[in-house]
Amino acid sequence: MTEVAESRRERISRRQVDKFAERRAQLATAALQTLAQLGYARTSLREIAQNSEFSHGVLHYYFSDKEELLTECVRQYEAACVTRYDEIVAAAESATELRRQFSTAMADTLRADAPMHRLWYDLRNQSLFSESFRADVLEIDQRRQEMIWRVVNRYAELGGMTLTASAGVAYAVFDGLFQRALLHQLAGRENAGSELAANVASVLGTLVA
Amino acid sequence: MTEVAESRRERISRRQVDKFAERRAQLATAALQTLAQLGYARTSLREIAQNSEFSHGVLHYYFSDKEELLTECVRQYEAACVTRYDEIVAAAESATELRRQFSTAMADTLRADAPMHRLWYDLRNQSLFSESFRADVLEIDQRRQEMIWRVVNRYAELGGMTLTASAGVAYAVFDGLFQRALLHQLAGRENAGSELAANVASVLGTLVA
DNA sequence: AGAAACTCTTGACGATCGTCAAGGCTTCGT
DNA sequence: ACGAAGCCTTGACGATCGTCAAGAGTTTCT
Repeated sequence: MTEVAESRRERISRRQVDKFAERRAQLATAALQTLAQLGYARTSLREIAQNSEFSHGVLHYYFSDKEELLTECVRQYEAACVTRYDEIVAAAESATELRRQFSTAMADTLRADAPMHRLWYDLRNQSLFSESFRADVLEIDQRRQEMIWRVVNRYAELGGMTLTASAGVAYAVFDGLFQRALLHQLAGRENAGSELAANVASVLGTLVA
Repeated sequence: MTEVAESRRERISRRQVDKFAERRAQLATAALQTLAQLGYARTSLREIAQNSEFSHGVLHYYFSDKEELLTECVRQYEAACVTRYDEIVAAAESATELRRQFSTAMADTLRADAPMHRLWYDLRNQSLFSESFRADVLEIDQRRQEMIWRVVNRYAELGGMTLTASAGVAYAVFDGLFQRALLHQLAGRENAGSELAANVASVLGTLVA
């Protein structure tokens, strides 16, 4: 076999790998929608397949088992959630503007992406019982923390203030506020979003001096 | 039937009711242990019965279905968790003492009761997907919030300071800190407890002025 | 003591789960 | 054009789930 033939075969192989990865991502997307709707405990492979355009058998063609599919879901979720506030950080020109933008963005996310966020909390909680996702969960949590830290840092910078809390504390605090608001939102309280915005703006002020 | 006979029958009936409730509580305790060990998604009725001294069929004698058993578990959990810091509040004689006691008590709870706490977060998360526990979960969350509020209030009182946050914000903030520490603790980080104590003490200071 | 009520076990049921093998159908390389 | 490889469906398997009925064992009442 010549080098030309080999490189062509590699190209083909790579194309197949890409198609393979593409379909994996497509199925993981369908799985994420099902998970966000039903939760980890009630999501079956057949239900996932029914929310896609394929039959349930195909899942075992692209994933060795259910755990591998769910791991792929977790990793796919990561990519879409850890840069949510970066544009706000880049665009804000004053501390008060950043505070307003950040708090309203969190409230908007609460209203728009509640199902996906309850899934995240569900998967993170699963990692408290099983080691399978734990590494991925910890990495996502770390990147979410860094995302929050960029906001808080920029806020202090714009206002000429110094930080009074660590990155871990800042993340945990906002995460707690969001999670509480999510429970109230899904319980039907219509002011959960606006309350969250007010609380986030208030707490952000206590993290700097 | 005479009044005497009736009152006796009532006494008997009440005794039976008590025995019935007693066994229900006993089975709910066994269920709580299993849930804390396996998590909501992986806990079956047969597994619960195996962690008790009875067979799996008895569960349907004391509970109409699985949901009623789990609801009983949630309510039983409540009674044991919403007065955890009240003695500390009653005993503390200065703000700094209360702060130290409260933060170390949270760290101790983290180390001693991690499995039960991950179960609480699991059940609370289930209520984001299903309405079945939601009312009970909201009530427990409310009572936990009041418990935290008593601590924060007493802290401000002892230090002659004014509060800068609402009860909801205070609860959400400490809950976020605890949840993050729980993840790190179960992931094997040995300093999760001491970090939590330091963070709680630090954040408590930012809630007053 | 015997009847009645309560308590618990056993074993089975239909449903649903994850998994996998067999086989069409499509796409591709030569 | 034809064989090969990749892709997907179908249908079945063993296991496990919640549920329930039948009945044995125990306690209680008269």
